[in-house]
Amino acid sequence: MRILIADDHDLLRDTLVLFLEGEGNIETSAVGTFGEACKLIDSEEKYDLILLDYNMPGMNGLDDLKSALTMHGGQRVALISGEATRQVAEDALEAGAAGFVPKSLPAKSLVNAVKFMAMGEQYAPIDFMTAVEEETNNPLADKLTNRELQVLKGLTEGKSNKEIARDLAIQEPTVKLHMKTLYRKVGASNRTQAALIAREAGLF
Amino acid sequence: MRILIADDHDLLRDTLVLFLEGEGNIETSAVGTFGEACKLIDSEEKYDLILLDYNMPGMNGLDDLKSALTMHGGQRVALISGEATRQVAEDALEAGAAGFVPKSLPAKSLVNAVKFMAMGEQYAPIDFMTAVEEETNNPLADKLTNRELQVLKGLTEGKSNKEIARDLAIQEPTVKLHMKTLYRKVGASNRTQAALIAREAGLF
DNA sequence: AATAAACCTATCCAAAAGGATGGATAACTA
DNA sequence: TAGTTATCCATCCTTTTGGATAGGTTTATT
Repeated sequence: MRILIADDHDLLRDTLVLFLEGEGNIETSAVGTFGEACKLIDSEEKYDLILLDYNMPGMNGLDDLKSALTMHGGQRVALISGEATRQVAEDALEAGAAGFVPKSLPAKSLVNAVKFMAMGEQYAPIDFMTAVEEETNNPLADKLTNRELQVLKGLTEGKSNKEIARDLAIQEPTVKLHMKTLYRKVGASNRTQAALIAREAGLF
Repeated sequence: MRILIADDHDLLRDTLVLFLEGEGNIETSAVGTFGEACKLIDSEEKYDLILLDYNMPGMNGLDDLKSALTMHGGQRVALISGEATRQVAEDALEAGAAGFVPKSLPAKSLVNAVKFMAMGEQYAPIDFMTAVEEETNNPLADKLTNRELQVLKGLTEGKSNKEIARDLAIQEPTVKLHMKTLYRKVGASNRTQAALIAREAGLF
């Protein structure tokens, strides 16, 4: 089983090589830049797995991943990264990557994952992938006052101004005033748009 | 490495046992009901992995999975299933399962996944987990006529009746008529509710 | 040929929404 | 203290919605 590791982080590279070689039956090559990786891919026979660091000299995001995937007759390529977001991971898998491995994994798991991928399977850490997108403290919510948020909430529940006024124990004209100002703030020109924008932004 | 397989499907059980034993260094036990599995778990020492069929005699959904997880000092348990939905898979992983394996996997991948999990890792098939919830051919969409759908689409874009009429090259009163009937059909009492319901249903 | 349905249009009305102004209070800040 | 901001209320007006009622055409089905 032949594995190519491309990562500029010496420590990670060395420990991976050490662990994998120790398993027996695994042959590893390691380089520190994307360019070197390309050279090896082109000159050597097909690897069982190529591990690319997402943040390394000469590595240019997902484009280079995609080019590596088609290199020299098609390769199995996985991303490894310390900081990449879930979106990057999803895009990589979507693009046909063999997997995505965060560097935060315990060494043992990392090695297991690499072996798993080298056997032809696709890997991604469950918890990483199913993690709910962090509550981005919507920029929208910040622009609105408390009262406007309450009014907007009523709106996203399909209520009329009259109902909202009753629920908040204020007069209807006041609700209309809040509506007008919050339309401006969120960039809507009517209540339906405002409701959709609020939902879109993940509010309520 | 000791693995317990609980599945009422003889074919699957036998092939899994055959493949895994063939790997060497793996000891497998196989039973056909949840009850038998429990007996073995209680009487034998801890398994490296227990594979439970989600649909088997005596197996009662996720509850039994959870009880198996705590049995005899805590066990590593994975679900295997032919029909389970993604929701079930997510719930299982959430509950602490070692993984989820659909029976649709190729035999080789299935064996790889089982070994991977037995090594202490968590597994779930990427494509299964990230698959967009199937376009449920919304019951909503079926109830509406073409024109009503077009009107509803305009609505979910925040347009006014006048704009929708212009876009569809019909008169405004006609749009209002469609609105009224589609409100009834989707169970809305005003346009904002209708728009939110449509979005909620995944239309457009 | 008769029926049903999906479509379209028109008119009328009441309610709701959208917007503009003017004014008021409390709380916080420069 | 003066200014700002968030909150509230009222009045007036126009436009938009929601709804009812009464037609019409076309197309597919029975």
